[in-house]
Amino acid sequence: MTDQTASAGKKHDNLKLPTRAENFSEWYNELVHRAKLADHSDVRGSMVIRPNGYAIWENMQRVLDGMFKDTGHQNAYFPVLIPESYLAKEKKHVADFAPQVAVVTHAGGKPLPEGERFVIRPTSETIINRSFTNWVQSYRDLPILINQWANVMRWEMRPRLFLRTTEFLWQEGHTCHATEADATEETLKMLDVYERFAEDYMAVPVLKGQKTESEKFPGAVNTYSIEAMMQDKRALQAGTSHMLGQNFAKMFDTMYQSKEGKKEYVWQTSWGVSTRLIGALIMSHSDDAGLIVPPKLAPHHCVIIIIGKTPEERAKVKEKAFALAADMKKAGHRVFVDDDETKGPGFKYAEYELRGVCTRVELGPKDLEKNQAVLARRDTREKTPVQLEAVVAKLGETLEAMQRDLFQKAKSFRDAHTFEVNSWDELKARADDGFLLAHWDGTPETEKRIKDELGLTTRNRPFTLKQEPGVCVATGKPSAGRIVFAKAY
RNA sequence: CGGGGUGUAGCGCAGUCUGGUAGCGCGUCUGCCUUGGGCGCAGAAGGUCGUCGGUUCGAAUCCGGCCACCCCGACCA
Repeated sequence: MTDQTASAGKKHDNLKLPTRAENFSEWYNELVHRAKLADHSDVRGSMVIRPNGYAIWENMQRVLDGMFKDTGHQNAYFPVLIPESYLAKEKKHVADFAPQVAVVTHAGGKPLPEGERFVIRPTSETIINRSFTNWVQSYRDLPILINQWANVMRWEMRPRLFLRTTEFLWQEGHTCHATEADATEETLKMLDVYERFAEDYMAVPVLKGQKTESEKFPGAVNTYSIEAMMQDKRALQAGTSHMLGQNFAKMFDTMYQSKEGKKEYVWQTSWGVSTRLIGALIMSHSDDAGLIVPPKLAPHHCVIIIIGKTPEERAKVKEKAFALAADMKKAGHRVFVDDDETKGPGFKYAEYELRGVCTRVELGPKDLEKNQAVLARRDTREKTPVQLEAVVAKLGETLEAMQRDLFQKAKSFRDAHTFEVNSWDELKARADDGFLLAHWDGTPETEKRIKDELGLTTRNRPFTLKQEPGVCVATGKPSAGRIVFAKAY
């Protein structure tokens, strides 16, 4: 007879998350579910984003949208269905996206003939260019600086919650310019915006740089990215910005008349970040107790937990708690009081740590006696007694410190796992160790060989990485400078 | 699409080898009790055992087909 009570006696074992060291993906999946961020849906690879997860996205949206407005962009909206024929106009674009688009084959109760079908947008360059063609007449109409908040769909082979889902939410910027220089400037400007957002808000350090030929966006002249390192030392592309040149303009006849009266194709850019950023956030900061979110993006800054044996005690504490919460709100913090009497404090501590609330104030009769509260900080899990009058100020300080420290910790981690490698053997030995700065002869063949044999891909050529000549670690041929290799999501 | 694995209660699983009344833990609900790190006690609800077929007096269990999902690769924000 098998032991049916194997789990008896270790009752709370199944409440604990798997640890990061044990199995990083399992830890990640469990965390996403248990922190109530997202669920799998019935459609393969699609996910349901729950309020706790969506609140993070809303905060991201708010900040990013402000940054886009500050750089002169306006929001607009374009259709979710794109005529198949649009997608087909840009050769590289359709070739690369065809395997992952969902196609509408029936509408109005009838099958659609081939050639009159629609695809569900995997990205909107084509349909937006159709509009741009109508909007642009003269050089006076330029630049056009548009952003769209939307959902897109890509039938990926291997979905992962937030990182790669069949349907995902994102913003896609699309711009038209009179000159190549203007378009390049825009591409790099928006890359800077992404860098700033990642580092200052997400507390995720990123490498800003240029993608290789083979890693470029289909249809782009140049692609740039920001690359982050997760806690398992794998790389995650957190945002991309593309200089599209005149490729789409030529396919859609997006032209303007110059001052000199000549017809010219516009120069374009596109750039985007998605709900993948939520995955990046989770995998950068969270620990074995659950989610950690930097204060600038956290749905909740503080939860006040009421402790007390008797109803009288609790009533007294509760009054103080709500007063404290009101003061915190006045100071601009997102705070709530948990006065649920059906659950014990221990349960609540564990629960809110799991869900990523930045700080916790424990308030009970013993504290009131001493005119204090206990402030617990999520990332370090330190508990500090604070005089009641000082709690609001201390909360503000703690949140600032947390924002700073999370970034520093992530940056130290990344730097500690970034290595210069100078030979094939070294590249191989360090394949799982993080970011590898290596010389590469610049050919797609060598790039592919490294990918096939070692599982390493080029991430980007960081602008900050000094380019000095050397020899390729794979072929011994000359190299213009080092590039970042890593295992990637 | 290649390689591996799993489908039994909301979740996690045992039972399958050796066929014989559907089980355990968590969660949920009710009542009492409890509150400084995932409380306690008592009771209750909840299942066409992924699906279709075969063998058998009898199938979660044996045989065959199908389907779905997960993990590891190739693709990708």
